[in-house]
Amino acid sequence: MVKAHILYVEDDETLSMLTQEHLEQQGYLVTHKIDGKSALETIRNGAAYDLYILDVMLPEIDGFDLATTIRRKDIETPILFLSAKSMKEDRIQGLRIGADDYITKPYSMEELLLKIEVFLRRSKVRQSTAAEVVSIGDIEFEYQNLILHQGGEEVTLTQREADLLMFLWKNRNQVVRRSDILEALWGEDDYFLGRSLDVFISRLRKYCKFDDRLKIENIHGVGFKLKCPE
Amino acid sequence: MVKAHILYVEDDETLSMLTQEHLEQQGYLVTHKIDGKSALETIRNGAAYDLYILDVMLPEIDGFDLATTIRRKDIETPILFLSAKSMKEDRIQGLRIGADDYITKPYSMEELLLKIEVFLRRSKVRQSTAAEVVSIGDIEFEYQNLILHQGGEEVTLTQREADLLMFLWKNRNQVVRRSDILEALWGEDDYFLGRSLDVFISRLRKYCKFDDRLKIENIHGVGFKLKCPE
DNA sequence: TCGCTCGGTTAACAACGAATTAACAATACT
DNA sequence: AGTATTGTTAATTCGTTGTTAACCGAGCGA
Repeated sequence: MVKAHILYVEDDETLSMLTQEHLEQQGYLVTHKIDGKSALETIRNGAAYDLYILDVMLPEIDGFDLATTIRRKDIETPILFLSAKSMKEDRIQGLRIGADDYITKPYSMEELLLKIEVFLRRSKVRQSTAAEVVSIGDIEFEYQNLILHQGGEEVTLTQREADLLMFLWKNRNQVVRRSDILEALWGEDDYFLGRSLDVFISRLRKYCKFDDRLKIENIHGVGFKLKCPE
Repeated sequence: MVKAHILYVEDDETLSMLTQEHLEQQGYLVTHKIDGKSALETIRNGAAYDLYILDVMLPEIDGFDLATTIRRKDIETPILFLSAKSMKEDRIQGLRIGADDYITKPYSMEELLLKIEVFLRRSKVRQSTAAEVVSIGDIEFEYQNLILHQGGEEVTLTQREADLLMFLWKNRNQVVRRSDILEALWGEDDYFLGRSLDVFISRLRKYCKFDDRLKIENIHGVGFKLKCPE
């Protein structure tokens, strides 16, 4: 079970690779982006994270701009800033909203892990409540538990299947481009991952057969559309 | 996914040919013009670009004049200037609006490609938002979702059909030249693509039958005009 | 360590569909 | 009338997609 999905934005390649490895060892799912633009892109395309770790010093769009932009859409998810020692505290303070916090570089892994722990525990308390259940036609979909209720029957999905279904559902009755799906769920877009996506679509279609109002349509050369009532 | 369309204005033939090739290899759709006059012409004729790359030193109308003229109609699209090393920064600074930037010659391809990436990604982020719906007579056109609502009926367009319809709509009640359509949507203009265009026009006409105030007129030897109310 | 299971990817091949090309009729210009 | 352009439908082509099965590495228990 994945503990949490972290979006980690850091332009220093060596440092980021190291950190990412470390976090993954701890059981976190880490999506690493080297700049603000690619980070924003994954977010825009519907990827959902439990925590953002943003380096403050980034080329083009810096950590603050990034945070500001994120906050326009998502006021919930905590942000952890990584700032240089010399950074004036007040800029960070000015941006901090609720749970946000920062660590000054250089930091130790322990320090980082500790902050993360604290963060996630805190926001977990805030959310927790009932596992969200969405209705897709006559099918009930528990994303967190990877369960699909089809009348009396219960099907267990894999994480990927659930992610893809959720992504389609969030954009239901709209055209979703292949490349956006791949970017959001796989993090990259190449021929083979594209074929993989087709395989998953094929599987989801089988689940959808339970309610024939549900259809995953293909838009040739463009992407897919989950057609469902409501 | 439609590739990004770049208008590249550069009078040095060797350099421009090289650059164009390179950019096309990267999957961009490049329209190259050797002077300001012809560049302005394609723009006036309704071609829509995602990025302008303008050499500063051009005969007749230079890059700055060109940019100024472009900005009168189009304040959105980013402009990338190519300037000689010796160029005073302040002139460029004075012209830069928002996202614009410049590269000094000589530049490496990597440098150029990087800038382009950054630009395009940025403007992509800026747009996104809700699917825009345009009304063409009694027909509602959701470009992003490739949908045409004709009263209760719903038709799904192909990407090309949608692109063409959008192009005509953006220049509605105006004559659009065949060559400009081809340049803008196909990136090149030859006999066969021209026939292909005719086939698409024919299809769009069928869709337009739903509201008989809509007409796609042919201007013999020149192009088409989408006539619609408003 | 071996072999099993599981999820995801890759392979293979059939089926499909959008865009192009072809063909021919209709129309406009000279 | 004669030629070029356009309208329209049909045939062709070739990349995209659907689907099933094989493959492969990670994790796990014997």
